Amino acid sequence: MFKDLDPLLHSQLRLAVMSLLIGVKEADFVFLKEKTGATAGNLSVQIDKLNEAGYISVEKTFAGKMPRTLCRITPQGITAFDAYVKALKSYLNIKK
Amino acid sequence: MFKDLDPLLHSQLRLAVMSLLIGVKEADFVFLKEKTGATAGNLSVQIDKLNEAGYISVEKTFAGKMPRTLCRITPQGITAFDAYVKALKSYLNIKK
DNA sequence: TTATTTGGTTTATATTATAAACTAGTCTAT
DNA sequence: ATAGACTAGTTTATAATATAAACCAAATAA
Repeated sequence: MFKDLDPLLHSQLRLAVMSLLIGVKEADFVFLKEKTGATAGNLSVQIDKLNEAGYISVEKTFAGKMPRTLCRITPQGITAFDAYVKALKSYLNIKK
Repeated sequence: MFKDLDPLLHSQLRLAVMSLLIGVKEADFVFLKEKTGATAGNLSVQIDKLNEAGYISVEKTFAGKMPRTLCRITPQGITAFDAYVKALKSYLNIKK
């Protein structure tokens, strides 16, 4: 009847991050912060969780002298996102 | 960019309850418990929250001698559910 | 009578989300 | 050069949440 919703994705901020990353090759911390409107602390924590789950990969680089945290969605993350969307539909009865 | 997700609806069980109620005139506790697979305790708590939010109405009756808790979605609940679905789409880029 | 089942509610716990506080380093102005 | 503000985050504390376990009262079965 109702499919389980992956708790890692069933979170406003993490879902927003995944949603952004799915449409783009990579995105840095600042970009994600601006687009989501999250606080830095919250974003940092949620990025960690997605990373630990293997849904995204995180690369710490420098842009000139300033630190830059680059995030990319992984194939596993894409699969999980797709499954989440599919599961959600069982709750929303979204037509096709 | 991303619309806020009503935290009252962004909960697996409460969303399932609303999803069930939106398609039906009324449903009782036992029905909701069976369809959602939730424990009675969890369901009881979540029904309370939806009720307190005005998203559903709860009527305690008797079926013969046995208690029966009837739930119905309210117009406010329907509005909230629709808004939630709309907001979600901003995260899922569901076509049409 | 004594279980057992039904239909719940209350309470305790573990997890989560979130912001506040903090760190490390850079840039700017004096 | 040094004080102050800013950038790009991380760590920690707190409040809210979800959830199951424990409980309760009444009905039914043995």
